[in-house]
Amino acid sequence: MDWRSVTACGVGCGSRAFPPSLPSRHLFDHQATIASVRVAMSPGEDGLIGIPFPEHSSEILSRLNAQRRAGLLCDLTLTSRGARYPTHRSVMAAVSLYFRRLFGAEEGEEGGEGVSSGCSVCQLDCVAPDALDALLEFAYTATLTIRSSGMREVLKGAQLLGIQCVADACRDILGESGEDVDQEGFEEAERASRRKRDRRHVNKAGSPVRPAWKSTQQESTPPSASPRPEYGLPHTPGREELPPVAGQNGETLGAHQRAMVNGGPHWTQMGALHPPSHTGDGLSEDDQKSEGATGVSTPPSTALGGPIGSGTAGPGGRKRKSQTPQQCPVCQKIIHGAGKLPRHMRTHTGEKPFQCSACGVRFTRNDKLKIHMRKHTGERPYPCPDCPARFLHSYDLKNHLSLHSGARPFECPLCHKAFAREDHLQRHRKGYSCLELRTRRPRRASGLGPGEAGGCGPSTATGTLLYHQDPDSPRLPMQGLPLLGPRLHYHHSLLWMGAEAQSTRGRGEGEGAPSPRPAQPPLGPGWDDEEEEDDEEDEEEEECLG
DNA sequence: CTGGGGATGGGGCCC
DNA sequence: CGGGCCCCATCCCCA
Repeated sequence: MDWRSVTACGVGCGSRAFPPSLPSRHLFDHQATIASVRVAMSPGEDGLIGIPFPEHSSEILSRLNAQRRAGLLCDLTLTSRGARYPTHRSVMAAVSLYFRRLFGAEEGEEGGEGVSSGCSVCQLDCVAPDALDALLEFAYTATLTIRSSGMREVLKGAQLLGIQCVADACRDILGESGEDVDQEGFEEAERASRRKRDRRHVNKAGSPVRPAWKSTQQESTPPSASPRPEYGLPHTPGREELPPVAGQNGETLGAHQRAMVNGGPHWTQMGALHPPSHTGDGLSEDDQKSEGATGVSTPPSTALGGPIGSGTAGPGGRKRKSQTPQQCPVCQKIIHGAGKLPRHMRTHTGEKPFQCSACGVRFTRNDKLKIHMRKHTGERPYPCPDCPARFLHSYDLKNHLSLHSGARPFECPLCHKAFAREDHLQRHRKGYSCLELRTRRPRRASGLGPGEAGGCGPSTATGTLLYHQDPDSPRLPMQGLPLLGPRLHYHHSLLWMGAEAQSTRGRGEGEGAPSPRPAQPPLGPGWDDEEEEDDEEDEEEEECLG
């Protein structure tokens, strides 16, 4: 376990539906996690350990809701036309941009003004009581439960309070574009950056016609009792709503603009500051750009997490690709293949439903558990035909076979060191070793122009060097060497040291299997080769792409 | 720094 | 359409 899992859990904790019986499930998961940590930890290890608690945010929200219903710890009362709704200020600030600004909870704001300290009653007569109740339920349950007849009131309330995802969901249901009903014009800019994301939340694995949440919106069951689709995770405040949008859009609002009085927000004022987007589809230009940047062209009607694209592979096409791509509502990544989105979502939620019966280690995927079980059964289904080595994974065998063949098809374009594995080449290029090696080769000053000398210096460590090879010499060793002046001799020596290290490293190593590395790798030019052809390469031209 | 094993996540194919 | 199975790319860890 590493911090990646912790981060993923932190992102995704809010996505889980409220477990009806929190303790048992949670205890089970927790203990299993502890067990897996014990397995993963080596004795004496003092590293950071991340233990995911996928149910945590759901628990928190559930208990907050219980407190709200019991009137416990409520520090804010919302009123609408005589109806009173005790609630928690922090929750409302988390879910509503209006309250965030009202309480000065936006990032970068120095505390709240006025109401943040003393006001405990906020009169919202402009929001219908039923709508306000529904929005409160949403805030505490991440589920919006409303009647179709009340949809418009909820939409209005969501707009007024700056609960964007709810407003978008209502608009989708009503089949309206944002401009049609967004009379208040509140936070249009914010919506532009978030509409696509939030609407995708409410549409699970992809039905643009019938969003996942639609089944609940016509039922009158309490939100807490209505099952929420796992991936719809539409509006978990702790997940997408909580991060304030300050710093993105709407941050130009001054203190006086968010100094709402108890009589209700006057968002028309805000609308004047944030004129609605004029883009035809309701997406801001930035939004459109971002979509274009991701290569996803999603018209609004299909940008709901439903199928991305037509499913046809396009003209050049790979073969049949009927499995419609879907976009992850959390990371916006396009997931190809039917049924793959749930699998992907578990990377965010940290959910690992597949547990090893032998050691308790949990996995996000069944096929990974299956492979893991081979460790317990001793099964190594991928034997090397040339040696007794056997492997758990087919790709391990593939890597291993490259040892037998000596093939090193992955060559560094900078130093031309060849690797048997692509990831080793990548690692090599990411590190500094490549630059060092690159500077180790001496090069005559006569073969380089002034621009080459300057352009390929250490400052271009991450650059790519292109070389023109002699057509008669297909494997000319090519080095991109900056002019190093008096350091040439030093680096020349280093080169030979490196060559010796290359020729001696790895001998006698091996993980049980012989390591028949050839003295001269057939593909990658050995260092000796480079020395022999050193004169030839002086004729090469090189250019640095930076 | 490199080689190697293992883990993780995504995509393709198929049922 | 969901899921199983497999392959692949990439990353991490360790020697």
